[in-house]
Amino acid sequence: MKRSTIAPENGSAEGRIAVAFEDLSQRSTRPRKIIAEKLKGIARNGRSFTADDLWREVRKESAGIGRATVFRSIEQLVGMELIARIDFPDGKHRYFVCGDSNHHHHLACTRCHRIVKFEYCLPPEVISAIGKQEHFAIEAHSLTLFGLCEACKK
Amino acid sequence: MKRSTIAPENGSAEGRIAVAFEDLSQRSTRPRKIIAEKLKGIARNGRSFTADDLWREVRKESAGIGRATVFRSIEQLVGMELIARIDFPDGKHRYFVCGDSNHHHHLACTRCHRIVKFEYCLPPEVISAIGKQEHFAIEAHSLTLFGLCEACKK
DNA sequence: ATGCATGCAAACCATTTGCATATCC
DNA sequence: GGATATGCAAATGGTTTGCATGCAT
Repeated sequence: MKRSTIAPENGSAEGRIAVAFEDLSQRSTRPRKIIAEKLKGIARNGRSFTADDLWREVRKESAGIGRATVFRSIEQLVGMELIARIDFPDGKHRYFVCGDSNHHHHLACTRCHRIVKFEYCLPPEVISAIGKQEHFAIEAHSLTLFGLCEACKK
Repeated sequence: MKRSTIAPENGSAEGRIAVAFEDLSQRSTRPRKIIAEKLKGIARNGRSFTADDLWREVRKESAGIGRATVFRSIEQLVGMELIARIDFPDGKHRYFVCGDSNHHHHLACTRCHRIVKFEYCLPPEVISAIGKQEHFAIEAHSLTLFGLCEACKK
């Protein structure tokens, strides 16, 4: 397990992406570098994206990169919680680059798919109380608010 | 828009399914009756199901019923909030018959897919505060807890 | 040299759609 | 009879897989 020698830019999305890619694998390949680069760009402007969006972006840089590679990278980064998968009420889903690793949830615009984070979470006592009541060992939870962003409210 | 003349069994899932089907359409067809019947059974034992599960169940009763019909019914019932769609962390999703129409959320076992409801919800002030802070008009939210149910904890 | 990562294309799976037909009211 | 719902099969969209090859270490 390698560790970055370059100091991560104190929790910024860009720093975390770089570190994530270094940590997730022993090989720094061209496709991964391009994917990381594109994700940094996406993170910078805060948009959410589909796997296909990212594939198209990456293809602009290097036409030969396969869809599978993009899917495999997304899967790994979601596993590392660097990217969040947001399930929309219409059954579709999109991805979002989370800038930092603090626990948080998301607010999503159902029209333009803009996503923003928020720090609020259920009180831990509440979560454990619900688990206890139903005899579940709770290990994760998801909380997402949906609505219209400022621009989409018109 | 028709209304049931039979009193719904005070909010029970079975009563609601009957009423729902009457309300959602002007025609009481054989496929719909069978689907409603199967959903009542599913509701009774509280299991969650996939569209394909339901299709197979329905087929046992009448082999000629098409997949599309089942999908169309599920879609309508989800729209009426009689059935909830639960998105699991692994990207799969399943459906669950909600017995009553009170606002609620779900607790889902990631192993056996058992789903139970719970009444807790975020305080409305919290929701509106988050919306205000990000200038979103919030119109919906989803909250699901995941874990292992009593049986699956072993 | 070794083996992980990649590209490609085919396979897959769940869902949707178009349309002719069957059916309810 | 007339509109609506259905069944079928084909089309779709998104994602995964198998495998030969490439390339980083």
